[in-house]
Amino acid sequence: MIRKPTSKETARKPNMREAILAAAEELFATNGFNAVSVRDIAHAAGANPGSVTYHFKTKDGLLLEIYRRHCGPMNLRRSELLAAARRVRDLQDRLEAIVRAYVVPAFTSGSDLAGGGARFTRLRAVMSAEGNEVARKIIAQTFDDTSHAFIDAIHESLPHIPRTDIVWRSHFLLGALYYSLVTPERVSRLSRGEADGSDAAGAIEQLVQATVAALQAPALDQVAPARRRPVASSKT
Amino acid sequence: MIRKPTSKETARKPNMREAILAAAEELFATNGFNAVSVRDIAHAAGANPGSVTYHFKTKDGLLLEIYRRHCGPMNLRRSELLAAARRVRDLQDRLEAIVRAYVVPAFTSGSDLAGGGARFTRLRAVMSAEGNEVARKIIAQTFDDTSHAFIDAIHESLPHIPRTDIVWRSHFLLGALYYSLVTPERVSRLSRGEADGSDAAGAIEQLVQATVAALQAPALDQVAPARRRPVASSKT
DNA sequence: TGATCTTTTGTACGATAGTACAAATCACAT
DNA sequence: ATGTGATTTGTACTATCGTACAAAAGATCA
Repeated sequence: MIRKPTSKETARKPNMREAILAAAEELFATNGFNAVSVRDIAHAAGANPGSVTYHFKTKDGLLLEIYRRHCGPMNLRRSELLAAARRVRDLQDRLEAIVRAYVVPAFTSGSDLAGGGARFTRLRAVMSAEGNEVARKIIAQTFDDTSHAFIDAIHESLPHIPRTDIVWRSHFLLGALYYSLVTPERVSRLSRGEADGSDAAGAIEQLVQATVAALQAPALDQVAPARRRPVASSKT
Repeated sequence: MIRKPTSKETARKPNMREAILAAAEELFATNGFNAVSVRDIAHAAGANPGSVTYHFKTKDGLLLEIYRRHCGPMNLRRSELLAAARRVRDLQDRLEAIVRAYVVPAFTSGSDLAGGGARFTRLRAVMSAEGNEVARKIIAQTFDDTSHAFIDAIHESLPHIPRTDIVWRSHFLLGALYYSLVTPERVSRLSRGEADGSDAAGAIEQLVQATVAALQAPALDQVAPARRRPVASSKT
């Protein structure tokens, strides 16, 4: 009883389009936007360079479509998990649940294949580092709402911490998350094989625990405002 | 009594060479390696494209020279600060001093101009995200020793925390540090102007406090090993 | 001043980039 | 089977890339 798609529908044979998207995602996430040519993508997808133009018009259009494909599902999942986390009674547990609601979809937002979420998050990290214009616009539009929702939720769990501090610490969380996906092998190397940087579950746990502790740190201006040294010169 | 440089010395007129290095550093750090052309760099430095080839042979050579210029001074400064930090008696203060010894030179390693340290660290962040080969080699060679030294020092201050956890948390520190330099405007935006992401001193304090708290978090396997969930499917 | 070395300029070359477009091919409704 | 619209292919165009290299310009010292 599977409905046959009619010819009026855009994708009669979605395989190639999907293959191009997947290949582009992987290559962009690994090498950056400018280092990857349309020909590279086509070759990796087993397609003709012209097909990329046909499906996505331009290279920017291809990147745009990758974002469109992932942003919705990922933020939806984050919203669901955040709503559930807000209902946790115990404050400590709630904070952890909130952080987890932020982190887990970044690793596993399963809009498609296994590892798709991590791949897309890594892509976002790389685009962010490269200052990609297309990505910058989408991110500010799509993710700031989510970020504010999480910051608000965290603030509710930690009312004694100034919002500014929470913004900074959430920012650090995102940076740590990005970096874990960009260079997981560094963790394996520095731990001399004791830890596997590519293990998503392990990374998530480490990240959640570290972030919860960071968020719970005393407010900055209550710690030692006098300690702030002027940025030191190179002399000791 | 200033010694006149003889013609045997390589740099009779270092201005242009320095200008090219500075321009390349700025452009690479902002836009990534592949997005910036040699002509862009030459134009920004007010030089001729041929001059870049003359001084640095290749584009990779230019990047290499940027690293050579900064790595030494920065790691030297880190070593000095780390040695001083190790002498701090109070364990809590020592831990903070160690983290500060890692973070401060990344923002201010003053091998040259103001902000040079932050610019170079941002460059490293971007090269790391792009998976740049030249950078990868240098980083593994030059920075792993430093990283291990810091991990060891932290471990001495926190002997009850497994080394694996410390590696992860130090990794998060570097990721947060990188990200703070890559997109400082995000902090300003999310805090609605209450915080200035470009303020190095503020970023350092926030980063140090958050990291110290994260490092002091209970060891992972002592927390709730049973809590580890399998990476969830997309279904709620 | 003129010889010599360093640095800068200008130009050019081959490779590859993104994209356009016509022709060929495919899938399906009739 | 055949026509029709969707897709894929092949090719070509222009722009720009990194780099090479000869000539011009600048600096230094006998």
